[in-house]
Order: sequence, then C-alpha cells, then structure tokens
Amino acid sequence: MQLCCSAPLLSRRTVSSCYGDPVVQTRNGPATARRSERARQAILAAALDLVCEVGYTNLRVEGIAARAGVGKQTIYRWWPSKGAVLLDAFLWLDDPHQAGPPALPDTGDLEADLTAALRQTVAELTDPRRDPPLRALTTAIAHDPELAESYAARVERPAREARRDRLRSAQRAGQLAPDADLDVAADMVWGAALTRWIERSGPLTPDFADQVVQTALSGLRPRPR
Amino acid sequence: MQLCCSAPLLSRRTVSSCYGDPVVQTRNGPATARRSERARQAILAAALDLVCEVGYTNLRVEGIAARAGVGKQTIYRWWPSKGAVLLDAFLWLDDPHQAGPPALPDTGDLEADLTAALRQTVAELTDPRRDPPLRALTTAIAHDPELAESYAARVERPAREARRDRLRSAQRAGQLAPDADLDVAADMVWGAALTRWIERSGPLTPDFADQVVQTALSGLRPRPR
Amino acid sequence: MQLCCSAPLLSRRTVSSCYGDPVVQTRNGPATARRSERARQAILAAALDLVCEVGYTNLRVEGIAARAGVGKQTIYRWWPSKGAVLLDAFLWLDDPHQAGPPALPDTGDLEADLTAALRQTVAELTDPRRDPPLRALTTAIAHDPELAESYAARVERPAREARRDRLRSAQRAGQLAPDADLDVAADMVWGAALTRWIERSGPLTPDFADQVVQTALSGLRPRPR
Amino acid sequence: MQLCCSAPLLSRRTVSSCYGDPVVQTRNGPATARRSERARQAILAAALDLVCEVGYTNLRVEGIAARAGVGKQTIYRWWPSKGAVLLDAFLWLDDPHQAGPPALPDTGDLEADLTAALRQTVAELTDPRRDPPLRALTTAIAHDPELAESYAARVERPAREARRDRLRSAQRAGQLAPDADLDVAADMVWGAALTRWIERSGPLTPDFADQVVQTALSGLRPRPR
DNA sequence: TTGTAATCGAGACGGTACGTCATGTCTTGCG
DNA sequence: CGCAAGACATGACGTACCGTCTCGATTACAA
Repeated sequence: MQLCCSAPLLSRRTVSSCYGDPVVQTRNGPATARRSERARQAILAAALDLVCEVGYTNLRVEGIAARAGVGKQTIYRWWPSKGAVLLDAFLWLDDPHQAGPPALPDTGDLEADLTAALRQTVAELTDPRRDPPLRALTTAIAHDPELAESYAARVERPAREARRDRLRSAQRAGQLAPDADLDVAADMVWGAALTRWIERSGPLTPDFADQVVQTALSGLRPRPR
Repeated sequence: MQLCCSAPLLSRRTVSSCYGDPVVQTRNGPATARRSERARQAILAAALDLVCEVGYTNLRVEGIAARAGVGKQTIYRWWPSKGAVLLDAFLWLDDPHQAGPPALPDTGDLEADLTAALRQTVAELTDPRRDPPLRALTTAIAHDPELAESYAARVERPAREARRDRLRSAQRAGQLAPDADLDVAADMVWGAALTRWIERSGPLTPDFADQVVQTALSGLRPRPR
Repeated sequence: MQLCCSAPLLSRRTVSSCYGDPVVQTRNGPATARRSERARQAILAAALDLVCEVGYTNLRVEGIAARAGVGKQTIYRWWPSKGAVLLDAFLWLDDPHQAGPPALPDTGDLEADLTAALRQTVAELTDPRRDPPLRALTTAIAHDPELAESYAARVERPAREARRDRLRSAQRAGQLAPDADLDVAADMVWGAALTRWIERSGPLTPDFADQVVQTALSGLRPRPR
Repeated sequence: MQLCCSAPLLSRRTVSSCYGDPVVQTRNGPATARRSERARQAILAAALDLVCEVGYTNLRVEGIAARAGVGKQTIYRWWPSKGAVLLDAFLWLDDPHQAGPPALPDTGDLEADLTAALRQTVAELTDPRRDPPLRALTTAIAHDPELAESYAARVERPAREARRDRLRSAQRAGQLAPDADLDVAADMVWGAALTRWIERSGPLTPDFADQVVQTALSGLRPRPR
C-alpha cells in the first residue's frame, strides 16, 4: 500500500520526519536529498482550497500544482492520484489539533457523551472547510479500491472503533441492553447523520443530533406508563 | 429540467410512447421521423452491462454507443450525461415489475412491515444488477446538481414519502411515540443500512435488517423488568 | 508504411481525393465522414510557417495545432510525427507546380542541361521557404528510419533517378565516357552543392553551380594543348 | 565561447591539466578540489557507448551520468549540452593517435595522395565507433549555432584547410588546372563521399573513393584519342 | 407514390486533462 | 570545495475522452 505519504494519525510532534517512500522508484544509493516539506504543505493546502472553490470534478492535478507553485511531477512522485492527495489533505486539517486516534468522551453519562460526539460529527460534516473534501473522498473511494482501503484504515475504522469502545463501556456499566449489537447501534446513530449528509435530505443540526441519540436510546415505541 | 427522457414512474402500460423532447434542438417542422425504441433499450441495457463490467469511472459514452450498436449522437440527443443515462437505466430495471410509486406494506403489524421493507431495501442494495449502477448514481449526483434533483425526484423522495406514510399510519395507530419525529426515525432505520452499504463496513443481510428494526423500535436501553 | 498521407507525387489533378487511411485504426463500417481538407491544408501551412519562424527543435505539434486552429489529435490521427507532417508540407509546397516525377531537361546540350538543373537545386536549397523545412527533414531522417524511408521514396530516389536518366542519355549520345559510373558522377556534382549547403562552408550561387558542372565534365587536370 | 572543455588538438601529452573553467559559476574561494579526470573520461566513454547503443535521440544526460557513475551536475558543470559532450568525446577518440592538426600526405603523386586521403575519410565514416557520434554531431549542429561554430573550428575547418593545402601544392606543381577553384574541387571530391554517407544512397567503399578521385581528375567527358 | 424532414450509425472534428518523461537547477551529506 | 545522489520547477509528450458537427442512409408521416 503506497497511497498516502503523510504519517497516519501519529502522536509524534515532528511530522516532518515521517515520510514514506516515493511512489515512483529511482535507482537506490545512499539517500541524500530529501523530500521538501514546503512543497508537501503547499500541495495539501492548495488541494483543500481548490476542492472548495471548484469542486472535485473540476479539481485538476495541474491546478493543484499551479496553485502550490510546484511541478506536476512532485505530486505524482508522492501520491498516486488526486484522491490520495485529498485524503492526506483532509487528515492534515486535524493534524495540529489531535495527535492521536480519536476517542469519544466517557463521563459515565451515555446520552450526554453520545450527543456530544454526534454533535461533533454533525459539526464536521457541515464545516465548509471539511464538507467538500470529505464529499469528494466519499465519491472517490467508490471507484478506487486502494484509496478506499487507505480511507477505511485512517478515517473510518478509527472512528468506528472509538464509537464501539464507548458503547462497550456503556454496556459493561449496564446502560445498554446486554444483547444489543454495538455495530448495529452505532450504524443507526451515525448512519442517520450520514444519510442526511449524503442525500441532503434534511437539516443537519445539533438538534437533530440530540433527537437521534435520544430516540436511539429510548426506542420508537410509546413509553409505557 | 430535461434530464431524463423516459417516463417517470407513470402507471401507463405503454412506456414506449412517453418520450420527452430531444435534448438538442433541431429546426422544427412537422414532426415526422420518431425516436427509435430499439436504440433506447439497447442504450439502457448497454449502460447497465458496462457499469457492472468496468465501473462508473471507466464507463464511456462511446463505450455505451459501441455496445449498443448506436451512434454517439443518438445518446447525446436524448440524455445530457452518462449519469442521466444510468438513472434511466436504473429505473428501467424495475419498469416491468412496478408501474407506480412505491408503497410500504401496511398490515397493521409495524415491526413486520418495516422488517419486510428494510429487507427489500437490503436485497436491492446487494443485488449485483443494482449495486453498481446505484453506487455510480450515488457518487454522480454529488457533483451534478441537475442529476441530483432528478434522482431525488424520481428515486429518493418517493421512497422517503412511502416510509413516512407508513410511519405516520403507525403513529396514528398508537404504535409509535406521539412525539417521535418520523424523518429522524426513517433516517435511523434506513440510514443504518445505507451506511453499511456505502462504507462496506459490515454484513448487509436480512438478519441485519431485523436487528435494526427491532432495536429502533425498542431502543438501546436495557428493558426494565 | 503509413508515414505520410498525402498522395506521393501523383499526376492526378484532384489531390483532395487521394487521402490515405488514418494512422490510428478504428472499427470499420461503411465509411461516411471524411477527412477535412481544410484542416489538412491549415496543418501543412502552419508547419511550414513555424519551422521557418522558430526552427525544427522548437517546432511543437501543439504549436502546429494551435496555429492551424486544429486539435492536437487531428494531427496525431493522420501523421505519426512532426517530421512526417513536415515532409508532407515540403512536398505540398510544389504540389501545384509539378504534378509528376521530376525530370531534368534534355536539350541535347549536356553541360547546359546539368547547369540548369544544378542551378535549380541551388535555388531551392537557398529558397527561404524551402531551406528550413528541408534542413529539418535532413536531420530528422537521421534518427527516424520510417521517416527516412518515406523521404527517400518520395524525394531522394525520384531526384536521383532523374539525374541518372539524363546522364544515361548523355552516355548513349557519346557525351560521357562510356565507362563512367553515373552514380558517382551524380554524387560528385550534387554532392558538391549539398556539402556546401550542409556545412555552410561557402557561397551557394548560380556561379558555383556553373563551376561544378564545368569542372566535373572537364576534370581537374590541366587541359593538354 | 565555452562549448568544449577539452584541450583542442594540442600536442601536449598531459591533457589532464588543460581544463577550461567550469561552465556554471560558483562562488570563488581558494581553489582546493580540482576537476576529476576520472569523471571526465568516464563521461566521454559513456557518451560514446550510449550514442552507439541507443542513438542520439535516446541519448540522455541522465543516462550518461548513470553509465559513468557520475552525478548529473558534474556533466552540466563542464558542458553546456549533450552535443558538446559528444563533440569532446568524438575528438577524444583520436586523442592518442594524432596530436596535431591533420595533414594530407604529399608524396608528389596527387592521385595517390587524394585517393589515400579519401579512403581514410571513407574508413572513418564507416567506422562503427565513429559513425554514430559523427552522425549525431551533424544533426546537432544544425540546431545549435554555438556547437556548430565549435565543430567547425575543431573538425571541419582543419580538415578543409588540409585538403586545400594539398591541392594548392598540386596546383603549384602544375598537376592541376591553373584556374581550378580549389574549394570547388575539394567539395566535389569529399562532397561525393559525404552525400553517400548522409543519404545512405550507395556503397561507401575504398573502390568508390578511387573512382571519385579518378573521375574528378580526368573529368566525365570521353577521353579524346 | 413521392416528398420531406428528423433520426439513425458512423466517425472526424476542436478541445481538455491526463500521467509520463526529459531538462537543467538546487540541495544535501560525504570525502 | 567537488562530488554522487536525487528532489525540484518547468514544460512537451502522445493518449484518452469529451461533446459537437457532418456525412449519407433510413424511416415514416403528409401531400
């Protein structure tokens, strides 16, 4: 797998030393000249800017290169496709803020924690800096298995596991039905938000997050009195 | 809006006579020669075949034309994009079977009806004839607003309304909490399936459908005894 | 051989109907749409203009296409390289004037005929419309065997044979030594001019042509008295 | 003029000390490290090998560097183009053998001397070590005026002058018509060979050399009896 | 029965973007 | 400092498709 070259969700401070190898091979000697950090950041920033400005279908590798003041080959040397650039760029958005795998809050109050987490998801999905690249990635992975695997490994599975961890903790605490399938539960809660986001079929607000969590916990049936 | 030229979900038997007007204008005289039904069906069939064989990104208008034994212009005359062809082709899959807007069963047993409906959705999502074109459409609409509107009008909104209708009926019958938001409820149930389908993050089986409906109705909290 | 698509030195008047087949093959049906004569002429004219303006090394297929108001693919469809375009363009220069294989004058006066022919060669070599493309071709064929064969067949061999024909006629008339090698003779006469042209090592004038022919006929040795 | 950095046709044995200055300027300090003779010879040898193996158009500076085990910059530091490398390499071929400007033999027998000289030229033109680089140079100078001047100064003019010297000597000895133009004479003799070489239009053999010289001296007209 | 006009299969056209390759410069340690 | 290594910015390459346009041939009403 050689899709993305940034360090995947590391906790190290010095990202600048975590490069992968070039996508295209050259004759090997004692490596001397190194990858340009300036170029890498300019490319990621340009990709984010452009996907917001012109959309994914109008996003061109040439355009990224031009905006970044970089040669096209410098992009193709390190990424196999514009989708891979975008994945790195998307993760790079959070690079400074979080330096480790995500985790849901665990205050002991399940409803509050889930609500906070889903509100966070909703906020990210509607963040104008994150919506366009994420939407682009969502469609790109549908047709690029390698990118899909990379996206799953670096974005999807970590999020999914964080959710399951929190739900398992709640189940242990007796706050969840002992026979509940945690994956089904998570798919219902986050799937509701994801569906609205993908289909743009309804408002995606904090209120919506609250309702989903409350409904998922209590169920749709009328409360017995 | 002139995206798709097949008849949209009409109840008339003779679909072959419901053409719209050509997408490209020609000088108008007393209409004489008519659209070729043979060509239309060959195009739709070729589009379906090819999207399954080579995927959406490798689907070319030229390829559809060649496979259908048709000139490229015959496609561009009647559809504005390969996405629009695919939408017609996808709907054409169901043409013989259903000749009207979809409706969920309403036997009075809410859980049974929802389970049947979600099982049906799951079956369609995993049908090898439907999965590739639907996946293609799902990504195509992300970048083509006209196609998105057409898809919403002809696929999404009808389904969504059928679900809401059934839930409203249940709410009237006192089988649902009176304050439940029906859109939220539907998004939870169908969003769970849609998420698994999009993210390929888990098995998409009848069992899964059963679990989702049961969990949505009863909630995640432990049942009081 | 599919290098050049104009008719090679035909005597037919209607050159516009002598196209060859496209360089890239497509599936064959009953041919309908035809090659654009307008595009062909624009390309040849643009190639000639540009090679004079910017030189062969700076001649780009993109540049020809742009100058001709033509898509790049329209060039690649009909010619395999810029050298092949240039060969056609060079021959197209003479298209109206000569419609058959070249022939040297044969008035019976060998010295006068050779002098006229060599003056003609010298005039062409120094013609500012012909010098740049011919120089370009001369270097291009050094590294492109297919182009070289085409050039030999359409330019070089016809000229060479015309010269040999005239010399043979003279030999029959007793104006040439019976044991003279006609190829050696022609190489001496035209080689002298070609060398000056290639090496730019001396003036290339009608006078020079006169001297060469006179010297070749009489020899370098002092005339016995 | 900074085209070539080897010593031009010197008679000194120790070529290794005749370097010019680097083509690219660097900040000047007290010169310490000197040009590597090993690198220079490896580059010239690699250039010769490669131009024979892959041809001039496929000859890359990177390829020369790789074959020579040298950094690309080491080539660009000392030569302005691959043509300049090739010119040095071509001259370096003769470095050991001749250490001065070329001269034609002058035994007093003009025909024998010219024949020997032209046979020598023919032998060099057909030498598989010399043909490819020389052909490359011949085309390279057509588009690179600086290289052309250097080639003229170091290869062409010396040869041309040697020929004229020999012919002048013959003219003084009364073996040549007093009014013969020596440049025209030389162009006829060597032009015949050069033309065959460039156009590959006939055998280039010692026999051919003999015929050319004999014909040039005696002329084409039938010998009077 | 014959016009007449739109559609048909076919494919060349003017273009845009692709991903690769080559160029010549710049940067990084090593000797 | 010169050197080997190689990343860099630039830009041309030839290919693949795009969506439009132009050909005859075919087709089906209207006169």
